[in-house]
Amino acid sequence: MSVTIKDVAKLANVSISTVSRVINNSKPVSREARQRVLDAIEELGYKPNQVARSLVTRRSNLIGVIITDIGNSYVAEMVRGVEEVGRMYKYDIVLSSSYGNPNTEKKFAQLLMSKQVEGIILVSEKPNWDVIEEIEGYKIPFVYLNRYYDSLDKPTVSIDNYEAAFEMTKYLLSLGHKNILYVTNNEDNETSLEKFKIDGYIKALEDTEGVKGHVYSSSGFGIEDGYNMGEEVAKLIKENDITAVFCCQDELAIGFLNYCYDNGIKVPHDISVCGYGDTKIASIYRPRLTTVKEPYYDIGAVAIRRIIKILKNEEVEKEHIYLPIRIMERESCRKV
Amino acid sequence: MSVTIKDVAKLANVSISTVSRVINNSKPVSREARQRVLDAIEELGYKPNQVARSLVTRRSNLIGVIITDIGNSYVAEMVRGVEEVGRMYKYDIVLSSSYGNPNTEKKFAQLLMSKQVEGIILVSEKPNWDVIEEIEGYKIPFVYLNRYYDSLDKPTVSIDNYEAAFEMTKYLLSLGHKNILYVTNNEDNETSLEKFKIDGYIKALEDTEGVKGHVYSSSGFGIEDGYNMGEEVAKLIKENDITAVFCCQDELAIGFLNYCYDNGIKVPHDISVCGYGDTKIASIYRPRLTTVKEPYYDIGAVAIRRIIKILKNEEVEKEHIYLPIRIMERESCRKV
DNA sequence: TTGAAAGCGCTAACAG
DNA sequence: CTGTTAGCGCTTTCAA
Repeated sequence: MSVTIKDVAKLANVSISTVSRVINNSKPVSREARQRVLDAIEELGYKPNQVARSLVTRRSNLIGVIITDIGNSYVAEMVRGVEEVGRMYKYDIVLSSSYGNPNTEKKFAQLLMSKQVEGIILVSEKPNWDVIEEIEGYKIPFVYLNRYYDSLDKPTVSIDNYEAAFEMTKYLLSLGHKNILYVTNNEDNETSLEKFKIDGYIKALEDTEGVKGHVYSSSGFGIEDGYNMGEEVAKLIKENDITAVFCCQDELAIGFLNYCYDNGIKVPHDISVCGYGDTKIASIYRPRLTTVKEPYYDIGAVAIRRIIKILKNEEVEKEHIYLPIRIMERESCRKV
Repeated sequence: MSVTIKDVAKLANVSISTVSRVINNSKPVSREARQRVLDAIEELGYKPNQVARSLVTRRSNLIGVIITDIGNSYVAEMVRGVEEVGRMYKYDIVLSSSYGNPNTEKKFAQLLMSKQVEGIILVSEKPNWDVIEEIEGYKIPFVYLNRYYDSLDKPTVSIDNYEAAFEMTKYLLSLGHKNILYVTNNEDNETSLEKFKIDGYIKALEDTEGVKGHVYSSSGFGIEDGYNMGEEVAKLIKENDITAVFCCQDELAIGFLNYCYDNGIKVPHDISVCGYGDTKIASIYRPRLTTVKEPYYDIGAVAIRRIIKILKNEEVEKEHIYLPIRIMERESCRKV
């Protein structure tokens, strides 16, 4: 069996309370007693049992993170941010992948709760108020992250999507494009962030003379969807003299780039393409994808920072934290 | 405060033992008592405190996973496998990213131990016997995963690298290539898996008449390294009539593909390129990368399965488990 | 400055 | 079939 506080106490010839005091630095202990305890700890290789400690302090030093799928690079990036700053404050991360299933999300929330996690971060891809309500009922700090849908009044951290789409459109305009196609996703859900992005896109167009906008709805946000829409989009491009395609997510853009490659359409020579997100592949693929950087790492980092602040009773900023974006100018878009 | 077993007992008018029995199904309980308990649990929304439970059962249902960086897609894929099968057996995963630092690895191992994890999976990119020894000292089930270096006699799961390189070379040969360049990494470390891969490559060449082998050492395994070696490799290709480049990792291949793109070298028209790993990007990039599939998901899955088997005292197979590979024939290699 | 003792929430003998 | 009780390893009053 492993060595406990009792063993240390015995060896150091003090009571277990004294041992506890030195390992927690919670109360004054005489120099010599402390030294004896320290020596005993060293000698026995004693490591406090965090489980026992958690039981009495009611602090598990665990933060639960429910994600859709660590295989998505943006999710991996968020988790990186979460883990790295969690670590700085001595919090460990318990990962649960829901693969988008709302029931699974809920089950995990309960599971995490029974593990006494001190806070929960939910990275979701569909709005699922049922789960959110469940978690809010726990009365522990909670941050909701969703790249596609509005978090409404829930604590979250994101970018200003209106501004992002606005800026990207402006950039395209600055390149000389006059006919820009925006590719959105035709989800009928009212809370889709596409609403804001389309507004930003339109606003940018309105600000400029002699340009025209076109909106196309793909049937999803993934690489597959981007590929599958290729034929129709290519047709649209021809019919309307479109010179730039602004995809609402990098994945869509990459899929479309693949379609172009497979069909002999040269990017950016024949058509400029840009994305949204700056997922890892955007800067690896050739041509490198021009896109707007949504700082996923920072989003994760700020999310957990907020949770920790609440746990430490520090002042927290407003519920919705906006992070700055950046236009990543690369080779998939050219001047016309 | 949250509801405890006592509250349930009181409401159901039974002792806490009875409640414990019904939630654990550990001993017979009369139908009516069970029902009363169930009702009480339902009414109070009782969830057993896993921390308390862990303290007495000494089972945390936690498995610690130390990784280098979840941002590497092959790592993410392994973690997926680990998490998904862990979940099937009701184990949660505690993630720790070392970013390759051996001291961090060791610190995390200790941390995980104090959290009473029941097993540890270490995904490493350098051989670090110090950490391995530390973990082995814990006497809990342990699996060591390393994509680049030999695990020697440590419990691990991998592919047969000799065979994989052999098969890929055979495939290239079958395409008609007679001058194949193998790109390895010049680590001087004796335990590099490159040793086996180069052997497999050479063996395949030896089996065939009139073909020639060339080996080039890059300065790393990453995309950057693949890019940076581009110029030298391009020169080698010219000088030796090389028609195919076999890179020891996908990342290297992708980097080289990028170099080719940026320098007007057409793949596979001018040169065939293949990789090793089948990381996510291999099938997304254009041209899609011909490569050997190292089943990362399965590796993770089998690794944790082994740990769980040990935990359940089930029979476990030998220490080193080999998983089958597959040649992924795609467009980056052509017939000559 | 120190030790004794209570108790965190739960499981597992043990006795009935 | 059920209740009582003794811990699991630790923190934290409370007295001394």
